[in-house]
Amino acid sequence: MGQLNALIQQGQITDPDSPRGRLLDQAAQLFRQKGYERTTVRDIAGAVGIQSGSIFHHFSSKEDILRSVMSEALIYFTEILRDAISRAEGPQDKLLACIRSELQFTIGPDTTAIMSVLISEWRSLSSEVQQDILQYRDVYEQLWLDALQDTEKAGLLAGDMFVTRRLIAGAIHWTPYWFQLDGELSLEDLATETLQMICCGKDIR
Amino acid sequence: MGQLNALIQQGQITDPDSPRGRLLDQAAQLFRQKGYERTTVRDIAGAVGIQSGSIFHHFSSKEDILRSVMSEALIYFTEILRDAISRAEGPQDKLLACIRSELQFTIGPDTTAIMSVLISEWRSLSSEVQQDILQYRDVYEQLWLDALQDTEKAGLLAGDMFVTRRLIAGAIHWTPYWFQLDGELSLEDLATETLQMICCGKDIR
Amino acid sequence: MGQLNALIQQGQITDPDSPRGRLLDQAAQLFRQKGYERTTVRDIAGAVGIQSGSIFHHFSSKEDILRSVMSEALIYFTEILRDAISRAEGPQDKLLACIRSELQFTIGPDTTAIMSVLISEWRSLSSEVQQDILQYRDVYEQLWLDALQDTEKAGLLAGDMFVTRRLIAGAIHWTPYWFQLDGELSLEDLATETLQMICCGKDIR
Amino acid sequence: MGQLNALIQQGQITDPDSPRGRLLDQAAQLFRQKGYERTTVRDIAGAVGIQSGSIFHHFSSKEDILRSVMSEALIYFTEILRDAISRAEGPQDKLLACIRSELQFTIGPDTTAIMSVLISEWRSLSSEVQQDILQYRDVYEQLWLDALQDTEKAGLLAGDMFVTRRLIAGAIHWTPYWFQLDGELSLEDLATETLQMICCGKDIR
DNA sequence: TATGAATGAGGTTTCATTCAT
DNA sequence: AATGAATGAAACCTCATTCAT
Repeated sequence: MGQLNALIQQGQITDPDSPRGRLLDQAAQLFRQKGYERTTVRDIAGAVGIQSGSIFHHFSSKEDILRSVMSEALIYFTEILRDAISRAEGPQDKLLACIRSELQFTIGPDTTAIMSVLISEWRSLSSEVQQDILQYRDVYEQLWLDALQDTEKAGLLAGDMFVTRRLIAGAIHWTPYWFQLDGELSLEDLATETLQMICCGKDIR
Repeated sequence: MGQLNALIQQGQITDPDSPRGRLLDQAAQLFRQKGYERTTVRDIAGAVGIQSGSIFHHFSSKEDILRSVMSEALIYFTEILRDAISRAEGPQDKLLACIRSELQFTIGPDTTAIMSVLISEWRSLSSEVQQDILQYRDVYEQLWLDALQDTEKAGLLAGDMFVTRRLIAGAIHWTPYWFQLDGELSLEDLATETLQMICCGKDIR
Repeated sequence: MGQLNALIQQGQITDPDSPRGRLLDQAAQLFRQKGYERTTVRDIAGAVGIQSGSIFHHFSSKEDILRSVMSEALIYFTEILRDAISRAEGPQDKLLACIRSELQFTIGPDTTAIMSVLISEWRSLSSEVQQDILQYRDVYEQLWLDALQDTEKAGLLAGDMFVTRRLIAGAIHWTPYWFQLDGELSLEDLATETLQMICCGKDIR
Repeated sequence: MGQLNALIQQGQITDPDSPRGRLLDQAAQLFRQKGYERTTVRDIAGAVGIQSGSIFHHFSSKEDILRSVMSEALIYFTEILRDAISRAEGPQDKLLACIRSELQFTIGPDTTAIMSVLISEWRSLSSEVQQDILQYRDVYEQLWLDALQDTEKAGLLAGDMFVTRRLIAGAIHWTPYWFQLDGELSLEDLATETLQMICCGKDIR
């Protein structure tokens, strides 16, 4: 993707072909599959074919790996989301773009569902690191909030937008526990169904 | 509650005043606060004032504690939910009872939010134990599904009820991450808002 | 057997029908099957249908059980051996009686092969208890030595009788590792073969 | 010895000067002195001057240490025995070489610890590991059986050679419990005495 | 950068033994 | 005599991290 390369060149995201990038990649996969606590640094090292001691040339601690996975994921997701919103037209379509994008981050194949690591392993971070990551999360959430408020202003949505965002977030974050990418329901169907649930079927498109 | 005593006398739930019951209680609290992996058996033993070795007179392993917390919680929640549904009248009120009850299990003060352990620590169970627990979960979920299908038959709800249940479940399970019991929004407000979101404001009450 | 009853009445051996006797019996079986270290007091208690704590009303420690199994076995074996020797006629037959008896103690069904516990678990005893048991062993060994020396005097055997006894002892003590009671070779065959090996086929019978 | 170096270079035996080799050495000593069950991994680690956790870089479990001690001993003993047999001439001398070698393994100064571990701690192995070790034992035993059968064909020995081997094995394995290397009887005397016992004094040399 | 042996604290679990009932 | 909950020391093992090479 174009965004990815731009972010890499800005130094905001690690090049996935570098040793550090490969470590982040494999770590994210393992964290998603087995959970952070049950993933050992040996597992991660083994997955990229190095010795466990060598990891500490790239990261200062195991938590640093998780922190990097999360912050880079958020930076990347934010960029993708911003782009998707900008390419949609009208408030409801922009909101659908938000839903669709977050579903892709969560259960889609492209980003290897790293969003679920962000959700599940939050508690594994020390509170200092949580504060650190929250900065990135705020930027991401603001994009959502803008989209929701624009839709509300257009009269297509009612209620407290903070609460609404959180109800949607919960609904989406829960999908890994039941949604099958190769099942009858497509990701796009699910996005539409989610939008309709919150917009109560109102549609000016 | 009356239901609790009945379940204790039937031997389906451990008496909270017995040594085993106190262990389950404290374990549930700790699992919720720190997570299963980061809770040591020493922590649990210390919380009830015994030595770590003594735990193994009551449970065969640490996982056995988690299994017991989960299965007893599900048995108890199922009974509470069944009672709440039976006391409500009309499909929409029964559905509201479901939402309200699950919110109470999840963020309410009475059950010390044990539902969140059920949600968060699922991956910490071996697959054999997961199968074991799923039996109890199925009973619980059937109550929800009945309530949803009755509401659908009454024309107050549309879409795939399986998907709807999961979207609601996600929304509710996510509440511990943002909802404050002592905030402006009350639990009852939240229950109503959730019901309205899925019922799109239709109301025959 | 008559000897057993006499020994019980003399208080030298525990009545096998008493609780203590049943414990010794089961302990001996378990020590033989699993070894002393891998047998827990719970195992022993469970085998006689009591709780592990109750064992300590009959024995002061786990080692005390092993000590009792060994000393009572030696007392009993000594009596059986003495009787078998006295009933045989001629030095070679008396020696054969020794071999046959020790084989029975070691791999025979009647005494549940407790001799092998005496051999295998010797190291599990503290040196004080070893000294204690050695008194009984000396009596037993003297019977063997007398039989060997009588055979030597009769010109049917040559060499150092101490060494000879030890070679035979080793050969017999090793039998549990290979001899099958229900195999082609009978215990009596094995006794004869052992006798012939040491007596070099000389036979005045 | 030349054989040892060759085996080390072939990777069949661990270099005794490597960390792993030192661990095996000390473990064998401790297993003989205290028994496998009563030897802790801390004991072994302490004996080579490392921390107990460090052991698990070299062995996957305590049982793995015992397994390695046994299999490497068998490989080494087999090579020594094969060499001793090849250097003897005539069936009786080859048999004597077998007896002498096994006595050296058992009570000789160099390897005494290891052989007795092989004998005493067999029961401490899980059955899977026993199967594993039996492969090596079979090779070793075949050398003995060949020597015995050649002696039998030469008319110097009679009886069932399987039984004979086992009677000898028992006699030899028992020697640590009584034989004193610095006593009146030399190892060579004992070997000769053992050979005469089984060959009944027949001698064509 | 990479290695891999070593660390050392801490994890779960076992088990002989005690003791109030 | 028997119970069974509790003890507490010690067992095996794990694992993030360090560091000389």
